[in-house]
Amino acid sequence: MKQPGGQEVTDRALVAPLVAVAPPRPGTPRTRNVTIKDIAREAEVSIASVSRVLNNVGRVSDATRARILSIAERLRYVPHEGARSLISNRTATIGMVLPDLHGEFFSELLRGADSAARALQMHLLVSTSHGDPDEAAAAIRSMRGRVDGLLLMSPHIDSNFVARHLSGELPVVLLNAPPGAAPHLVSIDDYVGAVTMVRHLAAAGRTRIAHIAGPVGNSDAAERLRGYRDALAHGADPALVFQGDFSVEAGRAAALAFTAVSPRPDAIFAANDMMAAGCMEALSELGVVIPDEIAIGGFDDVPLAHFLSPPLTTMRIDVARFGRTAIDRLVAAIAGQADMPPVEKIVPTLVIRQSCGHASNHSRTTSLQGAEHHEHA
Amino acid sequence: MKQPGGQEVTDRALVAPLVAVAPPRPGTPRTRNVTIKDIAREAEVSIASVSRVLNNVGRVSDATRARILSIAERLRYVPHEGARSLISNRTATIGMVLPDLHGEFFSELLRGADSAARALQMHLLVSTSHGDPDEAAAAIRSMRGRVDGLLLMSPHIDSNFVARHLSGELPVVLLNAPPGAAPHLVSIDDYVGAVTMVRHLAAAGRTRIAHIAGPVGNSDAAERLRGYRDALAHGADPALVFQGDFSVEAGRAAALAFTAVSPRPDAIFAANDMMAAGCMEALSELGVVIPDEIAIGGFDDVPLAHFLSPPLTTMRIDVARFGRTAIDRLVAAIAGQADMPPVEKIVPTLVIRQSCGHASNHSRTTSLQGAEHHEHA
DNA sequence: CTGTTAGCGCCTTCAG
DNA sequence: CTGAAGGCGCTAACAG
Repeated sequence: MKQPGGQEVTDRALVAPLVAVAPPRPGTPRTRNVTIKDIAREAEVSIASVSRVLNNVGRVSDATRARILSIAERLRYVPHEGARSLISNRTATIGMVLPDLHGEFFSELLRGADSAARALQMHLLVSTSHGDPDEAAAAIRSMRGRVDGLLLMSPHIDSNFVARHLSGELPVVLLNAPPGAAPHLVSIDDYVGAVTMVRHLAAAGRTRIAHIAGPVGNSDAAERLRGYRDALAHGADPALVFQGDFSVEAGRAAALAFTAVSPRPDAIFAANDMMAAGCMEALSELGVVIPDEIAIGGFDDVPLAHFLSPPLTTMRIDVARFGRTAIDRLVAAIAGQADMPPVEKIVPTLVIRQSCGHASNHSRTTSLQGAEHHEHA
Repeated sequence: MKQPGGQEVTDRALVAPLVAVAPPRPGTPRTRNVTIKDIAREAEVSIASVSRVLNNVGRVSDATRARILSIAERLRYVPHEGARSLISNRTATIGMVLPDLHGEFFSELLRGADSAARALQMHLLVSTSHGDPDEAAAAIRSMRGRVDGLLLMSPHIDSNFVARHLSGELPVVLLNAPPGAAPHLVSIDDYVGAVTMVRHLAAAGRTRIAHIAGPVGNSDAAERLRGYRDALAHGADPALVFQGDFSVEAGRAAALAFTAVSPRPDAIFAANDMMAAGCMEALSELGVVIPDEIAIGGFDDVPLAHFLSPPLTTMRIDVARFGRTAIDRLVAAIAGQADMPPVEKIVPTLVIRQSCGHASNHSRTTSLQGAEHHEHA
């Protein structure tokens, strides 16, 4: 399936990257849609009256109003949003640029965003950057003029990036970006989540708590690491921090590394569940009993966590709420609302399962905020 | 965060549901954007020349072309897509209406669609119908005029729905819809997948193969059930089909039901992995040994499948390819290409793990098409 | 090679 | 209460 103009697109993108102009696409134009003109003719009124009725502005007699509405319905009239946005300068669309779409996290994020957008009668234009700043910039550029605001999540976003590519023209909400990167931020409270988990492990009597860190440069990973360090009463032992990358394999590698240090850690806090899963799998193969010898804590509460053996204690993130909150805030920003704190945080919740070997099933000191969540296997 | 005009939206939606008119949203209009007029004035040429340069059509002297490009860049010109679509009758946008966004499946589908769309310089407008035909209709309506074509997946789509809400104006590709519902269909080959799995179980020596079916009315579930029935040499025993709903709980319930029938089944083919997971969990609690006493087969190959104990043998769907194929086909349809078979099928692949207890690790009779996939635990 | 002109569909004064 | 007319930003003839 060859695309018309495909080659040309690429060329122009290389030649004039700052001017985001889509190529002319030959293609067959669709059958003409019904316009207010058609309705006006049918109803024997002027297009002005039709416009007034359809927008519920100005005074129109009930008789003509009813006639116009019924004709619009019969003709299945749909306003041309392009023409409308030409005059109103708004598109009723929100752009979402994500680093990727792989995995449960993004689908939940989209789900929350979609529900909020739908409630506001807004549309969602979705795109991915694959973690590449240039791609993110390209996506942002290609969305300018077709969205009223932008929801942006990208690992490489800082105030410099914002200044270069988002020169204040468009309201933007940044997701999980470093503080100060933009006037509107919504973030997962990774720091509090990590502290909560470490305190939970400590409360279970663990004293040598190790950490499998996420990838360098990832701000979530950095915050979780910071929380881990701060929560440790006696400071962190460098030998107990393994540099991972959020992958199952990294978790396996960490298991090997930690079982080699002496004295062994008696607990491992993995920066995400996938690493926790890999770690547990490898530990089991090594004959290490969980949680008796080593307790495991994860982060994210992916569906998998419940099914590991033993089921994984982890921090749950209400990702859908994350998405909803971001959209609500963005729409408020678009509306010009100014009285908002610069950053909104979504606090994770501790989900206690069996991988941490708590004797009691409740400990009131582990959670900083939010309720704990207990689950029956 | 109160939304301006929010209440009004609801009212109008109730009053005139068939006329999809977005409400006037007061809000602060953004700072006026730079137009080709601005560029024309600055470059001391006519707007026509600017348009020609920006669209790479017609002849323009290299000197003025360079001048115009540089000015456009300096002014950070972005074309107004609304105005453009007003005249060209195209939006460079594809609408995607999905039943939901929950779970790995949809995120992969979006990922594939996004990658194909991005390659074609098209945007993706995403919306959900929550499985409700009315919501799907509303989403379709609200997208008319802002998309060039529609990707539509909804459990309740048949030719009747298509006739009512998609009266041929807009190119549409239906995902996993019943045959004949529309001129363009892309589907998972659930039937072949189910047959493959059942034959695999039979090849492992199982003779009483049960099935946990998906929800009634779901076409994937129906096709998997049909494949199950057709693949059984001696016909299906009604006592060995449990009516599930794709949930973990349904799988648990099925386990209870099947352990009660006599003689017990020696294999269970679940219509999806989540039911297989629930089933295995419940069976383990009942002391049933998998796969020795009962073999389990799933469908979908969710990430979880690998981590169940024992790891689940299942049918893998290349969901991203599904999404890509759908986009490619839709774009071809938009371009007016006609020489296509009405339906394209994505064939699932058998992923052999430990839940089916194959003695040999390879059996060449189980797969109808496509390669088998073996995995080391 | 370049400029002028007429709309695309819609909203919004301004007159009746 | 209603209609006529101008223009939003852009493209596509058609003249020069």
